[in-house]
Amino acid sequence: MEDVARLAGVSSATVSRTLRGLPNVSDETRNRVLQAAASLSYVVSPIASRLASGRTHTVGVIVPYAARWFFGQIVAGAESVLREHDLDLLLYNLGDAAARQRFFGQLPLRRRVDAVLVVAMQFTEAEITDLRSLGVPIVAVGHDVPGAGCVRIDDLSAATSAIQHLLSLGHRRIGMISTYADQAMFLPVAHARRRAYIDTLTAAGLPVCDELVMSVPHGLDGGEQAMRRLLALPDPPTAVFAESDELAFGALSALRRTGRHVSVIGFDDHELSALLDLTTVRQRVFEQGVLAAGMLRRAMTVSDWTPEELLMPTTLVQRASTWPVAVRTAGTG
Amino acid sequence: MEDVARLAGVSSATVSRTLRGLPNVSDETRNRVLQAAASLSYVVSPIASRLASGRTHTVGVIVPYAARWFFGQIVAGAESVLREHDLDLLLYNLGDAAARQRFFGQLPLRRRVDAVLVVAMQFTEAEITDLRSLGVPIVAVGHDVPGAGCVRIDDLSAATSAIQHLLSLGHRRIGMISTYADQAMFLPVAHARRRAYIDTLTAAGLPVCDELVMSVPHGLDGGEQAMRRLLALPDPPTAVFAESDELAFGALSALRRTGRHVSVIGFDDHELSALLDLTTVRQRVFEQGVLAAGMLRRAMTVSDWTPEELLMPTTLVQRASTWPVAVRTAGTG
DNA sequence: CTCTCGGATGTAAGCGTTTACAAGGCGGGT
DNA sequence: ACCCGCCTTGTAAACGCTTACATCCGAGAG
Repeated sequence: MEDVARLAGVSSATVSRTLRGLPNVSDETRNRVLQAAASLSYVVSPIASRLASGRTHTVGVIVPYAARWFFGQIVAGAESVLREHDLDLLLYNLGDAAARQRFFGQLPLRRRVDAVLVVAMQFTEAEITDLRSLGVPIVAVGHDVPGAGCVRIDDLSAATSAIQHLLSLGHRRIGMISTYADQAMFLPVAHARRRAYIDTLTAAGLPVCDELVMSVPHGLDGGEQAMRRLLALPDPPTAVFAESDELAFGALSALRRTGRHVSVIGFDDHELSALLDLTTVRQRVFEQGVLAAGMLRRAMTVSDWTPEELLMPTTLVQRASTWPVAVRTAGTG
Repeated sequence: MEDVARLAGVSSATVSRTLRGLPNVSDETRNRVLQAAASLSYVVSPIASRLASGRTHTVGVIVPYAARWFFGQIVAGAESVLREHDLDLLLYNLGDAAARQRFFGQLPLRRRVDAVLVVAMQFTEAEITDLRSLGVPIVAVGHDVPGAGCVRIDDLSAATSAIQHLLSLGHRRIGMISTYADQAMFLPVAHARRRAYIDTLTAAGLPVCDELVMSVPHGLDGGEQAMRRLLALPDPPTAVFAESDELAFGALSALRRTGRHVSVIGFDDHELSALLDLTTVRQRVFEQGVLAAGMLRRAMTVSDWTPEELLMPTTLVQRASTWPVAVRTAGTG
């Protein structure tokens, strides 16, 4: 930077001001500096700049399962807008209890980020306190975190619409495939969707049978397993609501391999759902990442930012994996 | 840090040495410092540390399409080992030409990373020169970059084994679904796999018909489109080799919707391939990310590191999407 | 013509570490 | 006893920026 200043015949302070686009530099000086910088192919050292300014220019992103489709989409969405504004994205994958414990034990985000994005993770009170102690704005995607901004869908009503779709097709014995409620890893969305299942059935005057609710690990295998167990029941369901499309895929696979017919509705509208003709509840995942990053940016720039809440719409996408109860049950029952 | 030093009754230099685990600190002093640090819940500022040491503790990761399964796996694999060693991962998604141009225009990695990981991207000479000018070690995943380390499979022989599988089933009219060879975005693997297709057919004494090679954009839609066009040929192929499983999924979808029967073999063993009963060539993608990160670490620590090359094995996974030529062609032909 | 005020620029003190170098203490070899 | 060398610790100078503050200059107001 000294070199640039010398070449342009100004002080390093002016170079700094110019390069950051501050307004109080005369046009003539600005041009001289920019030329000098270009001819030396100089770029500011982000590290030094961060140390001096106290801004890290970095946002921490905390996800439970980085490799899953949903989280990949969110991260990609957030990355696209953060990158555009020259903000770094620091990814923390807290998949297992060990990683989580380490994370909250040493809180590696301290002095490292200007904001935090948490994606669909349920935290304990203590963990939230820890996060708050970072002293930076927090935005959550997928669920609410007290005191944080939030971009999400209305899980309750979206899941309700899924169940109602099945009800409207005449189904009365409806199963659910849900993720295993591991205390440490418990995803808030799982809770909301199960809640919707129970409440909607109850509201429709139907009994909620425990044996129809399968709790399995997330993923294709989990879905397959769950559906097999449902099929093995003395009185199997005629329709099943899966907490996510990936679980539904597994369920479809079980159906195909066993030759049985059960309506299946998923949740998310995974990129492969159209391929498998899965009826599902669509949410725009990538876009939620984009919006969350935008909110983070606002939180970092506006001095008196207060948590915002953004509710994204969902739509029921009807495909061939659900049908009126009479059609096939007659054939298979 | 001053505070810790004062509390422990030592100088800040000693605190620094202790906290970084340098050997030349007496046990007694070490304990005193650690206690002081803990009681003040002090953590070093990574930024200041980076400025002073000149090490960024960061690796840049460059991918063409962050949201795709393959790249997600690589990144997740790399992240897991980098995180373990407290290295930050800076992701650059160079999906479109604009992003790419901007990237090489300003080279935002300058003074920012200690190493670079590039994933399955074809660079021009000029771009490679630019990357080299960063002065840090480079490791490539998925293909070779001159002067860089490399973790990959043998694309040529893996793809050859796919074609040979089809040949061994008696297929003689074999199509290929390949990604569109956009100059700016050209993936090196696409080239190798097409090469294998051509060479293997030729070696088997079969003609290579241009109309049997479909070039489409990557993804489900591309695969579907390609298969539809192949089916529309006067003399359609009895088997098709898809450059990736995602393309194969699209192809399967086209077959299902049209009710036609063509053997399909994919490449990668995507997590959903088992579900769709897709025969494919399996490579361990996540693991390649892990190994590449390991290599990067070595490159950053060892002073006289020279590029290593790691070749990963692949296996043909036979499922229900390929069958002997006689079986179904008789029925549909 | 002087006073004031605002905009452009320079000066220099940080920002919080690391690290080269110096200094001090202590044991062992002679 | 003395010197040498090793090990531990302290001192202070970077690292490469940002920014509060001071300075200077010119224009418009009175």
